[in-house]
Amino acid sequence: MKGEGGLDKRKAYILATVVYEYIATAEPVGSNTLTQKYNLGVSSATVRNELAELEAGGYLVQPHTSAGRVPSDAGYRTYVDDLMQPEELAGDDRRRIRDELRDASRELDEIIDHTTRLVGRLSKNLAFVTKPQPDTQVFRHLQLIWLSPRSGVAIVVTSLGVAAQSLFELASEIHADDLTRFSNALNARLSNRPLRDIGEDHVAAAASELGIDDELRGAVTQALRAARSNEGATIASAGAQNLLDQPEFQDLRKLRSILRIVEEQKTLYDLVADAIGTEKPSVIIGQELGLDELTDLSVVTVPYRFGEHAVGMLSILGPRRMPYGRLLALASGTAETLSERLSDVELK
Amino acid sequence: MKGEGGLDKRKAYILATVVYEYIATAEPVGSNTLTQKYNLGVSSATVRNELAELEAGGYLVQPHTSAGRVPSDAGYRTYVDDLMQPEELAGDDRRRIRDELRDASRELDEIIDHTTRLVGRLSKNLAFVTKPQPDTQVFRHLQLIWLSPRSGVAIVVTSLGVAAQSLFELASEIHADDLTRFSNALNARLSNRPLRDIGEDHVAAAASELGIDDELRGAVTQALRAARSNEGATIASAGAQNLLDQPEFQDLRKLRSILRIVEEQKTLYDLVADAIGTEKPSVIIGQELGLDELTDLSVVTVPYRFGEHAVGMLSILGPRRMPYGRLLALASGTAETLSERLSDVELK
DNA sequence: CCTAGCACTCCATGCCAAAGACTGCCAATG
DNA sequence: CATTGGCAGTCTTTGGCATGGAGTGCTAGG
Repeated sequence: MKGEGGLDKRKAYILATVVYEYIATAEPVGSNTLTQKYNLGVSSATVRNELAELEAGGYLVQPHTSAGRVPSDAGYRTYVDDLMQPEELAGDDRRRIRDELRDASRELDEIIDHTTRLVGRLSKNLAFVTKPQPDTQVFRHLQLIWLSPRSGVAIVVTSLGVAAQSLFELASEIHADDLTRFSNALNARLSNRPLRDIGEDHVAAAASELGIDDELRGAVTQALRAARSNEGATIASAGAQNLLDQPEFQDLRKLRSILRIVEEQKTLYDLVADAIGTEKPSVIIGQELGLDELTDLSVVTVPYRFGEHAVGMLSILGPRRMPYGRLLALASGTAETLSERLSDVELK
Repeated sequence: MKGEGGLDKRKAYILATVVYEYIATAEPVGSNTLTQKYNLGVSSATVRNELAELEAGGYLVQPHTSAGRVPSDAGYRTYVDDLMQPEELAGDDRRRIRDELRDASRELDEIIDHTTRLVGRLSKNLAFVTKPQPDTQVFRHLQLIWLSPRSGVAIVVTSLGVAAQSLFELASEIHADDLTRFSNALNARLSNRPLRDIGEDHVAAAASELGIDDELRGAVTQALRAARSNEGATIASAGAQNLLDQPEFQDLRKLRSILRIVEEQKTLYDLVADAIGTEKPSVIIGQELGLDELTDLSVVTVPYRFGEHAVGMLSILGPRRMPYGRLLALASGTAETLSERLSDVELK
């Protein structure tokens, strides 16, 4: 008898077939379906025995006595990790993605947005993309703009465009001249450093050198902090309506909580937050997501890069019964194209 | 016999009651319900006669023979225009809105976003808010930033913050000095003008005066055009999941197309685009929206102001059976608070 | 003009029987 | 000893049907 871990060849094939068939039909699959549609070389009775053992091993579950089998989380996991054959993105899909992204504007937000919509459409599921982590970006320019004797705006530009704008109002009067000198000093000092390496000490050093008062120094520190912060870490999402087509969402309560999660963004972000910075695609299945509302769902998530760093994740959320191979290929292909596109628009 | 237009007092009261009751219960309302729950002073038989006449007049419809009456578009229209008594926003709702908005950040997008979520939550419907029309804003500052010998960024700041950033790459070499001179000249010339009044001729005049080459002049024109353009006219939306609670959306196909419309944004924007700039709240009911997918829905939309101008609309989309009075009060109250908040964060 | 009463229509509900889809088990088989 | 055909048993799904209830329109009488 083989242990839990090592499925013999036939069991593995049967498990793969059950998962495959269930993904395709959304119906519990029984021994007859299997023997008829797939060439197993054994009778349905034999398959029944195997199915019973797969169920005992935790790979399959039965919704009720007289129904076929459905994969469990463990079943999907084994399928994704060991049984599934990797797919490639079709050549013309790849071309289409490239074409669509080329037409998108040169602005970061719009590129991300466009990509997300595209993936939502092609995947027929919910796509979401985290915006590039600000603190991995490279500082390019700080601009202090004089607006009135007591107020101004600080604008921080990174290699991906304007990262933060921050209005400041001071008690003391501002000299336009100070703004220019301070800006110039900071630009000379900080240019091309990663935002995450820029500390208050740099600002303080420049300020004391030039005799800049504390208030203005504080305003600049504040602006840099805002630019660096992953706080407002937002995502773009698209394709929520696709989920409605899935038979598993006839239940409106489930649907409602999913929509809420999508709208909130934060929960969605947290799902993949751990993975940001990693280089490998990953799949999170059902309960592994750690949320009651999402037990019927899975997420495929792949990193995209800006320059050398993996800076964000492109993800697809769909029913646990999603076509993992196809979606992994789609996500990876798109992430690659997105990465290329981002280096196109880099401010160099 | 009174004509179509002029309902006698009793008919008007009965119509109002039917609409009111239907809004509250979502069930077709019959003559018995009316006589029992509301003090009409006549018997149900009389009410039946009146109901039949209201139906003949087009104000009510009957889903089927043995059901009660439901308002038609015309019925709702009459209710909203003539019969409904205007409501006021409760004092503590008003205070709560003010408090919540005060805590929101000082950045335009976040304020709009926050407001939208708040209205979504309080209205228990879908809220959407158009961003302020760029061309009504006032030019404050143009900043040309030198990045490399052949590239730079143009940033346009208006009274509501950064309106556009636009990367430019030129064939000829850029002198940092030219950028500064050109920026200064344009700022002196354009400051405090509404964006919509700024034409290419201003840029051309400044350029020729300073001997700025055509390429750079083009880049700046481009940046100003981007800032002024209402193209990317986007909206914020929140509360889509609330619609699921409404009994009229058990039908998933309807729901799907509504979600798609919400995600696309453009259709939603177009619904209220005509109204932008007007000063009055308005209500659009069912078929008046002009979209098959939205026949069961209505929109309440009210303007908000920035300074002197109405610059955007705050809207609530919900079932045609929505509590118009309450939502109008909520929308108006919030729009007012939003307007105040915007002048707080104006760059003066 | 109003009202009580009544016949009628249509929908919603619950129930039951029949059909269908699987399974698990058993005894027979190569 | 793994495999198989057969079969009884279990559970869900479906359709039909009768019942009850809600509401109407109409009529005749106040």
